[in-house]
Amino acid sequence: MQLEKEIVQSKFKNAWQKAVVNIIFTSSWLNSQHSAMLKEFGLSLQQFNILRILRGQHPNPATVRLLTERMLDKMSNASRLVEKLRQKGLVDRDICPSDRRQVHVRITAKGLDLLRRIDAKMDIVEQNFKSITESEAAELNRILDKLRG
Amino acid sequence: MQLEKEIVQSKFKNAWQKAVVNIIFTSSWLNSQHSAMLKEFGLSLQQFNILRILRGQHPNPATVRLLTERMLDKMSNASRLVEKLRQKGLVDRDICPSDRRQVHVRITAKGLDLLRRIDAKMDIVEQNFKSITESEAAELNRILDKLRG
DNA sequence: AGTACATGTATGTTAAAACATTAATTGTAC
DNA sequence: GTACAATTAATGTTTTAACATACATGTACT
Repeated sequence: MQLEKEIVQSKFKNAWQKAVVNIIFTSSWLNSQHSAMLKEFGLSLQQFNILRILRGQHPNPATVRLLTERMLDKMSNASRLVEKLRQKGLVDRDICPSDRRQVHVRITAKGLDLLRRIDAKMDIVEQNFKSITESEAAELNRILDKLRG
Repeated sequence: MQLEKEIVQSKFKNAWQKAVVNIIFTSSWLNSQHSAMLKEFGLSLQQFNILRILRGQHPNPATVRLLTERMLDKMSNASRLVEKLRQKGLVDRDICPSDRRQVHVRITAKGLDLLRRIDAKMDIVEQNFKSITESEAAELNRILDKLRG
């Protein structure tokens, strides 16, 4: 997949501009691979992210606020996503007794089990990314971190 | 903006996994900066992309098919986006006489003028990305291209 | 206690994306 | 020339995002 051929304009003004388009394009490429895999399990990427955050907290609960903060895409839809997951039996929701504004969300055994099955497939998808070496991946991380300042 | 603090899980399994999340996160960060800037001009990111493609073709027209192929996000909404732009007077639409299935889309003088004004602001936004050097940008491009194979 | 203000979550509305289907036109085989 | 496949756009439907607002609860202060 050659960037210049696929995209927008035939020439970039400079390396920075190309990098911007390259990052966006690559992100879209990664997203579509992950989304396609998750679709087999009936999850959207964002639902999957929430489940992973909850697994990270397990056995402690997370509040909706915590979920919102940790989502990649800033958004106000965590409530609705949690409700979707609850309908599938993948999370539990309880009003926090000590602060009745908060809602405690926990991943269920069924949710944990689903994540385990997804992990296996995820490893396969991530093999695709090993066309770069570990030190290239590390360099990529360093540059991206620096880019964001 | 430190990735580990902001995102998902406190630890990554390896450099590749971190790179995947890093790319998606950075892309979202870039998108939001561009979108915010374009909002001042009443354009979405995708509408802007279409205008840029049309400017690249100008004074020749592009078909809807060409636009769809060149969009970063694969999608079937090019027709609707073109209609939105047409309502704003930024593009013209004509049925191609030699093949009446095709639609020829051209950027108008008003569209070109808008793009020129956006270019100036875009340069300012892109100053933000110069926290990495030109050779780092080039290295980033090399690694991303290699990643996608 | 009472008021003002902040916080956490849910909901309503609008806009956009994803996906499938339809409709019109053209090309091809016979 | 007719039947049928292929191409190109547009449209319908469902899902998801973005943004604003409402509502309940909690906190601070008098």
